[in-house]
Formats: sequence, C-alpha cells, structure tokens
Amino acid sequence: MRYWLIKSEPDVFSITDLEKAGREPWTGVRNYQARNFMWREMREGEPTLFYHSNAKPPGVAGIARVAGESYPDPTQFDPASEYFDPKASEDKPRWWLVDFDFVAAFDQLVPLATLKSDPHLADMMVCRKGTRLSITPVEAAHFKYVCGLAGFQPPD
DNA sequence: GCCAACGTTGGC
DNA sequence: GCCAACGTTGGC
Repeated sequence: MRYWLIKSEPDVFSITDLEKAGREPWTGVRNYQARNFMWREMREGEPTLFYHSNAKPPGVAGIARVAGESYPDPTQFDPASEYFDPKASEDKPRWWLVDFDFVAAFDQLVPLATLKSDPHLADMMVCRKGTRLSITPVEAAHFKYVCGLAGFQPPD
C-alpha cells in the first residue's frame, strides 16, 4: 500500500467539488513524472492527500483514494480541450490518468506553513522548496501524521 | 506582482 | 547531445 499527494487549485477544483462529484478523473496532467505515478504506480484504494495549491492559505484539505486502474486521458484526443495534445493518438496515448474517489474533507485545512514548521515532516516532498510536481508519493508515516494534525482518523 | 525552481523547446 | 531561451508552477 502506497500513499500519495495530489495538488489542485481550489478555484478550479476543490475538495468540496470532489465531495459533490464523488469521483473525478484526474485530467490534464502534462508532466511525465506525475503521469508515470498515475500510469504505472498507483493502485486501487491507495489513500491520497488532497492539497489546495494557489490558495490562501495553501495546504492539505482532505483525503481522496485511487479509484482504479489508469487509462488514457481523453482530453489529449479532444481538439476543443485546452489539454489537447496533437502528438498523442488513440493508438499511442501519451497521457494516462486515474480517477479519485472522495474520502473526507478535513474540518480544518492543514496549512503548508504548519507542515513546513513541523520537524516530523521535514523531508516530506511538498515541504521542500521548489517542488512543483503536482503528484507526489507520501510516506505512510507522513500521511498518518498529517491526518493526525487534522484530527482525522486515517483509513487503513 | 515578484521570483525561484525547473521542465520543455529548439537551434546548433 | 548541449544549452540558452522561454514558459509554468506556486509560494510569498
């Protein structure tokens, strides 16, 4: 069992939006490292921190879960989409995604500043300077610790 | 609005 | 394959 963190701008798609939707295909990721995590490494049921970026303040807003296996991101084939990729084809998809299921919204956001100032989380990727990656693995201990900061009982 | 970090592009 | 220019992310 692995743990993950996904970033989303709440103005675009927030934890509340995920709660309403129940499940959401994670379209539009156009970074190879992030794609590789979804494509080949994520497994159904893996718990995921849902992080609000470009927010005031930024921080972890809740929990999601990998809904199932990866499949080609349909927006890469759609000329009308901002995520259209002319170099991708149905035969040779370039971008893969998974769906995420809603698990929980934290009663209170755990701000990035809190994560950064906590020695337990010193080497958590999202705490490090200049990590722009929108999907990162999270150590089990870090995942559980962040849930603890939110007063949330982590899923098994 | 600024700017550090860093990924991508394209000329050579 | 190198690397300068450029674009994007995202905190502050």
